[in-house]
Amino acid sequence: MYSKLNTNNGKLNPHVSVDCVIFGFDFEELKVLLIERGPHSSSLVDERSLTLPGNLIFDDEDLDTSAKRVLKELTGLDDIYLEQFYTFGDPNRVKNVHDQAWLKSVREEPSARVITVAYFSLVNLNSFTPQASSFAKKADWFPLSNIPDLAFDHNQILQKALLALKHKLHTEPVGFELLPEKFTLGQLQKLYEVILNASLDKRNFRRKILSKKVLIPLHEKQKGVPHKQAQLYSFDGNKYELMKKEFIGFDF
Amino acid sequence: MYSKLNTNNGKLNPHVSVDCVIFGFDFEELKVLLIERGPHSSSLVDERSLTLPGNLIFDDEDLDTSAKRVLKELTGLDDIYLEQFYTFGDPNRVKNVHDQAWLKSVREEPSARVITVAYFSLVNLNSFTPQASSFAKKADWFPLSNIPDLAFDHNQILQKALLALKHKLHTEPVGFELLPEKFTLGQLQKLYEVILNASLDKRNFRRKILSKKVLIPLHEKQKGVPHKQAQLYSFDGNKYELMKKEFIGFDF
DNA sequence: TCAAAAGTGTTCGGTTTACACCCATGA
DNA sequence: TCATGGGTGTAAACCGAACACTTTTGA
Repeated sequence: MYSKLNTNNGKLNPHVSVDCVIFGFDFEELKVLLIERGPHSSSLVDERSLTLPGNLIFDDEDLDTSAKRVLKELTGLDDIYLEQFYTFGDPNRVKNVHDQAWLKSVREEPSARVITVAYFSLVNLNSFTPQASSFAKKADWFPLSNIPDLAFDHNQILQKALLALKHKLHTEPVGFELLPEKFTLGQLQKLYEVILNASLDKRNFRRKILSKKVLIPLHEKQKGVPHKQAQLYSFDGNKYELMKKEFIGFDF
Repeated sequence: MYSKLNTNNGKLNPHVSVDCVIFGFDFEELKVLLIERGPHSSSLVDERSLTLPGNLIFDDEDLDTSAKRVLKELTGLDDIYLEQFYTFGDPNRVKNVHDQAWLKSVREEPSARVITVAYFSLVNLNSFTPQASSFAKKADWFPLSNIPDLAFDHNQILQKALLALKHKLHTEPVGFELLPEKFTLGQLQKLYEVILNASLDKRNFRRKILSKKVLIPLHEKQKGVPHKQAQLYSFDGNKYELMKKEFIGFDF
C-alpha cells in the first residue's frame, strides 16, 4: 500500500504519474535503474514485476518536483539532472491483468486511467548504489542490452528515453553526468560510443572534444591500470554555461 | 458550457487537457491560431480572453487523438501534422481569477488541477480560413511578433512551442507544411528566415536546399508578380521518407 | 615479454561562407 | 523607367574522415 503513504500535505492525484528512466554507465555499457514492485498478495503479480521508478504525483506538486521526489523515495537518488521528454497517455496503458492485480493492492483507484509524464536522467553509476527504500522491494541496474519485459508500457518509455538521450548528446554535453568527477578521454569516448551505438575514431574524437574547451586537464593521472596511465580531466560546467549564453552551440 | 458537449461515448477527463499551438505562414511572418473563449456570463471574463485551442481529453481517448479532435472542434482544421512537445503541470496554472471565472461557466470541476499536454502544428495559412465552431466565439491568426496576454500559461506554452519548432526545423523539413503545394525558393527562404530569426544568403540557401534532392521543380512559373517570375517547386515527401529510412540525415 | 590502452599529425575531399551583377516583370 | 525579387559562380576557410605507429604500465 505504499503509494498511499506520503510526507507531503497534499493528496495523491490518481490520474497523473511520473516515471523516471535513469541511465548509468559502468565504463562498459549503459545500464538502467529498475525496481521490483513492492509487496503484494495476489499470485497474479509475480510476472513482469520490474518497473521504472515512478508513482502518482501529489495534487499540489509540480511535475518536476514529483519526479525528483519519487526518484528519491524509490531509489535514494538525490538532487540529480532530470529532464521531461514525453508524456504517455494510451487509455489502456495500465489495464493489463498483471498490472491491474498489482495496482489493486496498492492504489485507491486501481482502474483509473493514468497518464504518465516521463523523465530521463543520467547518473554516475560508480558513485551510487541503489538504496531500495521501504517502498520498493529492490532497486538495481540492468544492462540496456538485456532488458526484461517491464510492467505497463515501460519498455516503450525506455525506448523513447534512449532516443531522447541520443538526441540530447548531439546538442549538449550531458555525457559528463554519467562519469565520475575525474575521467579519462578513453572513458568519455567509450561513453559516446555506447550511447550513439557507433565506434568513433580516437584521434578525431579527442581533437573534437578538446576543441570545445570545456575539459580541464588535471595535474593527475590514472593509477593502477595495466597499461599506460591516462591523463585525467574534469568537465568545466561553468565555462559551458557561459558559452551557451553567448550562443556558441555545442553539438557534438 | 461547451466542454460538456461531446460526440464521443466517453466522459471528459477533468484532470488532463491538450493544447495546440498552430503556426501559419503568410509569406511575411509567422502567425499563431488563437481562439476567443466561448460565451460566458461573468464580467470577470472579458480580459485575457484569448487562448490556444485546447480542451479536456475524453477518458477513453488517446492523447494524439484528443489533440486532433479538439483542434477540429475549435477551428475546423482537419487531418494535419501534430507533434507533442511538452507537458505543463504547474499546480496553479488554471488558478488565476479570470481563468477561474471562465472555467466556472464551462467546466464541471472548474477548480480541479489540470495538467496539459501541448502539441504544435504547422499549416498553410493561405489554404485555410479558421472556422470558429459553435464552441468558440472566434478563431483567428495573430502575428507572433505581437501576441497579447493569453489565458492560463498559454504564453509560456507558445514560447516553448516556438523553440520546439526551431529545433525541429534543423532536423526535419517541416517547413513545407507551412507553404502551399507549389512554392518558390524565395518563399521557402523567407520561411526559414522567420523561423530561425536570422537572415540567410540567397545563393548558399538555394545550393543547400537543392542539394537535399527533395524538391521537385515544376514546369510552371509564378504569375502576376511585379518582377521576374520564379520557378515553382513542390516537396517530394515520399523521397524524403525513403531517405530517412536509409539513415541519410537531413539537418538544415 | 606481452597485452592493453594512451597518445599523437597529416592528407584529402567536401561543405560552408562571403560576395555582386544581370534579368524579367508589372506598375 | 523603376522597383522588386529571381537567378547565377567562384575562391578561401574550415571541418570531417581516414589512417599507423610508439609509449607506458601491470601482470
